[in-house]
Amino acid sequence: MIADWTERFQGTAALPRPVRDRLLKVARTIEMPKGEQVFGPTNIPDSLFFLYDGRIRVSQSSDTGRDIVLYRVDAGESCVLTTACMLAEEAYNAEGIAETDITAIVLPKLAFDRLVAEEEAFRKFVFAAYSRRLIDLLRVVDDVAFGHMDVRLAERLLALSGDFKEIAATHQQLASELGTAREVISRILQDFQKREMIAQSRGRITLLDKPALKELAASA
Amino acid sequence: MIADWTERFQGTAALPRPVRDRLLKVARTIEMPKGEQVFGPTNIPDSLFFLYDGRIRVSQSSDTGRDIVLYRVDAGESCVLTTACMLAEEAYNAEGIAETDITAIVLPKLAFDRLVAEEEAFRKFVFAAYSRRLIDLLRVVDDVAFGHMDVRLAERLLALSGDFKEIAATHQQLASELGTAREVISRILQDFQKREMIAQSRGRITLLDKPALKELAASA
DNA sequence: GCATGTTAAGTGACAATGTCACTGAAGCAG
DNA sequence: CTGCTTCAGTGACATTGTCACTTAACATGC
Repeated sequence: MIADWTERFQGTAALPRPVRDRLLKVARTIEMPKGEQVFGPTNIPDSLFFLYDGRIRVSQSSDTGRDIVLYRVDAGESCVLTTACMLAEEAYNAEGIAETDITAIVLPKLAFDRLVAEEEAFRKFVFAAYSRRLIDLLRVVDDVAFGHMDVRLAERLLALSGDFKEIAATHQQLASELGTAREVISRILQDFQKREMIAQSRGRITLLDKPALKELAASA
Repeated sequence: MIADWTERFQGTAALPRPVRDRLLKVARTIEMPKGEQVFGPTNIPDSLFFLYDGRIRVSQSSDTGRDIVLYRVDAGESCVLTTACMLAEEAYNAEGIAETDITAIVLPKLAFDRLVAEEEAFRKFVFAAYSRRLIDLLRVVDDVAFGHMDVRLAERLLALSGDFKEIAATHQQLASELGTAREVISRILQDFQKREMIAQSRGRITLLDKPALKELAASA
């Protein structure tokens, strides 16, 4: 059923069949329900994660109760932050939450070391994963340090809506995406509503004018 | 003269002698004067950098003219951002500036690949470098998203002063460290001055009361 | 139905930070 | 000494963050 899982790992660098076969021999899979903490400051895994199915939200929390989403790990991607923390042995306060039910491949550290040593394709995959996250974080820094909240919110609304017009999210959840306070989101959404770009009801937002939102988001 | 350069690369994972010897065979060194751009959006190197001597400041710029320092590369460290960008082929707008005259080891990509494949110690070194930068960036995100400017400034003043009491820096330079505007720095420094924690003159700041600054910085 | 509790959202006041358009001050070069 | 140039100070205002609330929407049990 999961015999072809490595075929999913092609996002940044595809893994050829022989490498996949080797992976299958040493890996085992785990499943976690939606909402579960995959890793966190008090829950540092000693193995490496490769996400087969589902999505993980990686976020950072402040001690004043605010959150910010750093990036999301999608099916076919690796979660290098755990790797990083294993290696660096430094404190960090990011956590990964299963945003859906997830299935992950767990690779013990020793097996990981061997694969990295012996399989060029695997090595490339891992380096690409690291690189991608570094660049994701650069983007977050840029947004937080220099971006305007209305623009960032418009971007996020569009991203969350996908091809649909409706989003099921509370103001608090949106605030936690962007690392700001609920009141700030409320204010901006009211402004969007006044300008007839969205409609709101409890826990739900309808994007009435995506082009206008896109124009706003483009003025980053 | 530089035959022992690899001995410097021990910050996160030491390189044993045989690995160092191999490195020396394939690497060449370059020097750059203080102020030079080591890499940037329009200046993506096709080799890997290991800093032998000096210091590089890696910062990100906004299109509105503000800057923020992401981290510094010290002697003995690798600059993985260039690696990341080579691999990810994504746009980014970070740049590295030589903060002092620098001497760097340049490793062609092919030689890098071979070393990573064949030398476990080198691999560990590279992974540790990646991990360290990821964690550095987590810290930056945390600071920018949740930190207070007076606390961040106090931290930076202490870090920049080292064991001395004097700092040679303009308000603009400090603003560019922290990703804020000069006026904000001026305001906060005036406050510090009023509280007799510092004294100021054109382009120079004297830390009069380091304990008080440390206490402020600790309330992060 | 209705009462009640819980969570989501709105509000106003204020503090902190960012932006703008300036003014004044310090050092430098002639 | 006289102008440049860079650095720092200032006040007004916009945006964002924080606090202490109020009001509204839904859920549950009766």
